[in-house]
Amino acid sequence: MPDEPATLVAAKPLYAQVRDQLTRRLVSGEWTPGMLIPSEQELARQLNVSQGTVRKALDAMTMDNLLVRRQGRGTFVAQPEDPRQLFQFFRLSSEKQQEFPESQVLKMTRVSGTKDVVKPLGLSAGDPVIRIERVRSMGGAPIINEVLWLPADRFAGLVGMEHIPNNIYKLLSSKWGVTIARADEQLHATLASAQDALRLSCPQGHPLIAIQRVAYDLEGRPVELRQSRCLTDNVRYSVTLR
Amino acid sequence: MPDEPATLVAAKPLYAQVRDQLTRRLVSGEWTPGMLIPSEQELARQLNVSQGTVRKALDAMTMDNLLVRRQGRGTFVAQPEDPRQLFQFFRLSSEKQQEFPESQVLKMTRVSGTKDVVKPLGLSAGDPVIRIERVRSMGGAPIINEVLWLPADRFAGLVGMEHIPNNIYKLLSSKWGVTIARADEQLHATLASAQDALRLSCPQGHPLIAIQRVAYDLEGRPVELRQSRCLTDNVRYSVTLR
DNA sequence: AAGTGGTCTAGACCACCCG
DNA sequence: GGGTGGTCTAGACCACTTT
Repeated sequence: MPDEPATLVAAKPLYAQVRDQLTRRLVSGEWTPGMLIPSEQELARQLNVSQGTVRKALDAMTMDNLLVRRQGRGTFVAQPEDPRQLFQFFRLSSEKQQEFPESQVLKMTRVSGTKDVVKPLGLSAGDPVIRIERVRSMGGAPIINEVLWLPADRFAGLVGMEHIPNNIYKLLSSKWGVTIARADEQLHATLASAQDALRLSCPQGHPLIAIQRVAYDLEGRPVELRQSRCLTDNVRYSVTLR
Repeated sequence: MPDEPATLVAAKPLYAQVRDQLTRRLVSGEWTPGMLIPSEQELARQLNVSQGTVRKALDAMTMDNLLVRRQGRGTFVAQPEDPRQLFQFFRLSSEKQQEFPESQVLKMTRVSGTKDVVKPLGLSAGDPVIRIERVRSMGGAPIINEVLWLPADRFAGLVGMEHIPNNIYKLLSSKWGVTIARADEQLHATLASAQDALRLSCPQGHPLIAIQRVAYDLEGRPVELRQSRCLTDNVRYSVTLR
């Protein structure tokens, strides 16, 4: 790896090049969730850099929740179903416990993307998108009424799947090798519509939190647009600011 | 610094000891916001460790937003009024711009802490707390109706101050040397009460986001309990999940 | 015992900022 | 030119896990 800087200008630091190189192994599917990756020494040999440089790259990827390091065992690719990962993007929890919700898909269609949808996904007007409507429940009670959009071209075969699991991101990872690395959320308060009331078993006009999310993959490309409407009577949206 | 492990057991890594040592300089007020701190070499000499170990400690503190490093210049203590810091704990923004709100204090009293208040603050029932009610505005329009509690013993002289600035955390830093390092927030949807309606110039029953925050200092001790009720008609609560 | 990541050190060179 | 942080290397030892 240590040859001349690729462009003469820009020239990222070596450890950043190593990080990007290794991230590419994740994107390409060469490294899959749960897998033990080569040791620092081995990677240093492969890439012809020092162990310290590999370490710095691996540490950065560990901080991004892409890898998990275990002293004495080795470095592993993070798994979406790992409890540490599971609630990275699901922020609703009750006082007592952290529980991942069950989902019931109501509709799944392939549609032509409208401007509202296409823009945050970085697509062009009219590009095909997959639209999914679902209700999510915790402890048997419905709490989220949501619709989400995915670029259809990236997820061939999704429309028409008989069973959509509760954790969509795990599905995207296992079936298309797409890892969600980051999500931007914007919240505001709103009132339950007639549809909300029906699906969430609450009165029309009941206060809800509306969440708009855009989720990004490892390369920073938008992967999903999601609009959720959440009953927060028995549950809180929790975040830690640092 | 590198003598025997302090307790024979536990024995934190050296860089963590250095980090804690340097953090103590912040807590004690030896280092104040904006100040240039000694160079890595100098700190390494002072603490009798290698420069690499100091660097690791400084990097960790930089990641925690306690320090700011500038190549060629040196390492500085972070300032609460720095734009990078300002919006760390203020998550409401409009589409166009990030703007820090103006505040108008309505009431400030010293009271005996009730159980609800005392528990999150780690105090005992009846301990004295400072209770502040205020309304915060963006672009001239009121958007937040909030009440906050601080342990009275830590902030002697606060009650009775004629002017409370918009940024309370900056005040805590400059006057009492207390740095807010982390805040946990829990959100839910609610409806505007008669008081909310009055203070926020909105109809009673209007949807609001209610936020409960507990803020912690550098040593992880709770410093503030805050309950905000926010009009989100023209503004969004924004977070990035990683 | 062997292999892994975690810590610590020492030294080199680079990029940046300032007087 | 001298000082600072940023990068990169090489080697040592420790702590942990598995064989």
